Amino acid sequence: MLKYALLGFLNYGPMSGYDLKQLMDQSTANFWHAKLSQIYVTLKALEAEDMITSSAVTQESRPDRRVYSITAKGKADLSKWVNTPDLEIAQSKEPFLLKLFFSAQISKENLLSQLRIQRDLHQKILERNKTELAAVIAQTTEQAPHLKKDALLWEATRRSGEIIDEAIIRWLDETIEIINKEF
Amino acid sequence: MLKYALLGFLNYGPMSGYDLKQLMDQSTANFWHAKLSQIYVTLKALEAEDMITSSAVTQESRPDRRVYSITAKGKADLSKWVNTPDLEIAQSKEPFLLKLFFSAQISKENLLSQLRIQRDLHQKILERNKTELAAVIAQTTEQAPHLKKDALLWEATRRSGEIIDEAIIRWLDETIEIINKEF
DNA sequence: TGATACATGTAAGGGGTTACATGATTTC
DNA sequence: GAAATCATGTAACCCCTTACATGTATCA
Repeated sequence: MLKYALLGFLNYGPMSGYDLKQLMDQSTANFWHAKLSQIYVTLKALEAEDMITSSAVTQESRPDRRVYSITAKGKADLSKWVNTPDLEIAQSKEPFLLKLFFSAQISKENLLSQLRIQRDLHQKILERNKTELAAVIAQTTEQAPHLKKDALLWEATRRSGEIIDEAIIRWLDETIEIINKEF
Repeated sequence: MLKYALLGFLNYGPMSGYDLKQLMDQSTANFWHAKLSQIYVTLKALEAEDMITSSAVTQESRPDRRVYSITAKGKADLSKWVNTPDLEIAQSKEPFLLKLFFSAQISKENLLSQLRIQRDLHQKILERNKTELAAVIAQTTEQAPHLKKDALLWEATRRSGEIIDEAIIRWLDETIEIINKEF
């Protein structure tokens, strides 16, 4: 899938692995991420498959860059992927829920502390979502009116994060109350 | 982490890899899952680490079973894990959101169709959560009153899934309306 | 008669993380 | 003077998925 994230971004224009990492961290971080090392490996693989091409760009006072462009074959593959519906929900793994599931033997204080830590963490992510991330999307919409449909979808994915984090915070508040009374 | 899932279940009593798989599918599937092949490999590794011990059990008219028991070392490791707070949110990957993010070029009909498919899938998971999963937990609470704290936490993890899936369905409904009007 | 449940395992390959290596420039 | 930014890559390792192998009993 990282493959399609890279093709998706390169479909907007040529850029380097380093650029791709930064874009991802700014836009899709809440639902898709990758390490630089893995991005470089995947770019090599995509080039070997003729999905992208690259050229070295010499810079003064900065390290050289390798800039990648999507090919017709890459565009076709990307298009096929976005057009094909996902017919199953991807099973996810939530380490905190797993830990909570097996936490019956820990102290009430530790349990409540761990729930409050989760609440704070989700609160911070939610705040960043509603400020920084919303601003990035709003800015693109203003500066590039031809990306109107794109911005609509980017905003939908941002909203998804907002709604889900709000739900998680409500659940944590509810759970803290229940543990307080009944554990 | 699968390591701790296995230790966590074995802490309730000795059982086989096959049993562990079935328990996981019934209880933690929404936030933790594993293939049988991986469970068998991990059990071997845990035994090599002296976290668990095993004995072969011969059966008539069924294949032999290998039943695992948690050791004192395993219990100590499990306890350390549940007592240590997670100080960061595990970054998750959501293939559907990634696809949606890059879907600006597909047709409105395809887009709406994909959103409705997601809605149906989440609706089904939510229904199973509120019926089957809730029943499994309620049953344990009745039959094993000494697992009261455990059942409280199991119910909390189930509630988490319920609240989040409800939020996702609301988000999908909202998004379907926006796409209908503005895409 | 064919599928499903029971039951355990190995092997190949894919994707990901962590650590390491290099090196100039800019910022605190 | 130290840390962060820019920039690319390799190697080791870990976890996971998919496929394969084996064999009985039960159910539709």
